[in-house]
Amino acid sequence: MAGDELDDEINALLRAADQRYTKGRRALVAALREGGQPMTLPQILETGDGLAQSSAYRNLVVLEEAGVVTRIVTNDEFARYELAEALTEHHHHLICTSCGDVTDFSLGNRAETSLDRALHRVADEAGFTVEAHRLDLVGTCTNCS
Amino acid sequence: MAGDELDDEINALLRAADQRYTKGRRALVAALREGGQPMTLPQILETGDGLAQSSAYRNLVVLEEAGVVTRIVTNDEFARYELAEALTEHHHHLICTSCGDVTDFSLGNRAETSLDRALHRVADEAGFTVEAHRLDLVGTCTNCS
DNA sequence: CTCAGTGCAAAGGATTTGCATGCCG
DNA sequence: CGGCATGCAAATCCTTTGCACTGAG
Repeated sequence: MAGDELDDEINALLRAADQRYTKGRRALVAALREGGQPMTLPQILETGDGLAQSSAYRNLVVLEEAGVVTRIVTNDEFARYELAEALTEHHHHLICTSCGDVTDFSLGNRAETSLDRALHRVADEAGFTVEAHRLDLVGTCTNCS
Repeated sequence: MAGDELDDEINALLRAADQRYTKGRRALVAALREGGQPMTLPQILETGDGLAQSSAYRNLVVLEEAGVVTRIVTNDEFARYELAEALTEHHHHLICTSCGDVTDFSLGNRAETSLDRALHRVADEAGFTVEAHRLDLVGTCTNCS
């Protein structure tokens, strides 16, 4: 998605949640966008976005509620944030147990589709209403092995 | 797995980690076993296992390091614990965004196998060493919908 | 006896919140 | 002007840790 389209889309999401697209929020989005992978709060602050820690946390909550960012919790000490799938593409995560790093990957279309079918079948049986599925690979990344 | 076999297996895992299978640890395992689903620490303590909170946490760390239990973190306030897959069966989680409850489910054998193949293909490409995969469905459970 | 396991109380640390101020609309 | 966003500092709360004690082998 191009930068402008992205901003428009985010603007729309925020408006729908009765929130503004402020400078601080733009800075957060920019950081996440440039990071290219799920980032912890310290990592975000390091980008020199100029926000106070508490403001960053507060804005991330707003952005998350508006559906702009997704919060990812692993066993690592910090939670990680990334742009929501609505703004990027459906993908999954490689979680390194050694360094804690999280990177994205996607399954082929075929595999993804058949997985989806299988999941919905199971969910229906359980009477569970599916909002999303989450698939992670846990292991050791290239740098750490 | 029958109770006795389970205990033997756990004993072996703990010995391998230079740990004993104490009364407190047995109580934790019993609670998790009877719970039948991933439990938070308060839920575990409520079973009246008689352990102090700190001892429960400490023992859960030991049990996790020995490969007896798995710690699951969701967006919920508490982490959850369940018996490790080595002692149960490979399975996945239904995570309710409303009440925070986590329950187990398994994919059919066919779907699981083909997923595994697809995942290893991707991991190989990325030079990632896979230890485990984690697949969760996020949504609303029967009670909450 | 020895030493791991325990309970209690206190510390840690990521995240949240209260409050006064500043800025956008 | 009015009200939301911000920064700072203090509070929260799950989880971990220090310490003295107890019990199993």
